[in-house]
Amino acid sequence: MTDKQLRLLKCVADETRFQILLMLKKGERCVCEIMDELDKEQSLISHHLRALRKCGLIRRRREGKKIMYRLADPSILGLLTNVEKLANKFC
Amino acid sequence: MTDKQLRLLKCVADETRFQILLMLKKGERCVCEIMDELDKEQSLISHHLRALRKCGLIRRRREGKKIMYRLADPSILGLLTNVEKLANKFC
DNA sequence: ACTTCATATAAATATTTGTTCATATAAGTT
DNA sequence: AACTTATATGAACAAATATTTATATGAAGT
Repeated sequence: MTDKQLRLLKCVADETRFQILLMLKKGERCVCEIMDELDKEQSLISHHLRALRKCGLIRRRREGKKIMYRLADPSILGLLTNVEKLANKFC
Repeated sequence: MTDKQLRLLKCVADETRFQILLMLKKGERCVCEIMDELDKEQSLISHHLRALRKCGLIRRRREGKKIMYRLADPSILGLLTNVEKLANKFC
């Protein structure tokens, strides 16, 4: 197992970040939409977005004042699905 | 995402525990074999094994003085594989 | 029964990670 | 240009997690 893989796993293994990924699964969102839906502080969301971006899971683009985030690749959904399946099986 | 799923993810998202899972993928192992191969303290390995067991990923049985650990279910490998694939793709 | 080997556990400590708080930046508005 | 809105960042703080240390347990051998 590489360092990269570990970082990816750790990045996904956080409730807030996992929720963000699930949201982005439905489509592009700006930071304020994410904080509103998850009801968390702006700064906190921002930190988590940075973490997700750092390990390549999401991308962003500016649109006027807002910054829109999206999943870097739909294949991320496979991981999320797999995790859900496994969890239901074991826990 | 449920609490259970999160706990599962967190459990796998640790280098030592991930390595243990990869070892057990090859077959049943006793604690001393695991500590020898990973070159970590007995007590540390023991703690990690407990964590893995707690979230249902591994099982154990006694065999004389030794205690043998194994994966609870081969479908765990699917998760490990998926993680590896994703990591190589993104990071 | 005593000793040794294999493993577990609890408490103490160290390290990592998440959260908040205060401040900065950058685009759009007035 | 000053102000507001949207987001980012760094430092301080809090919480969670991993590691170590010391000790306990339980089976097997003498």
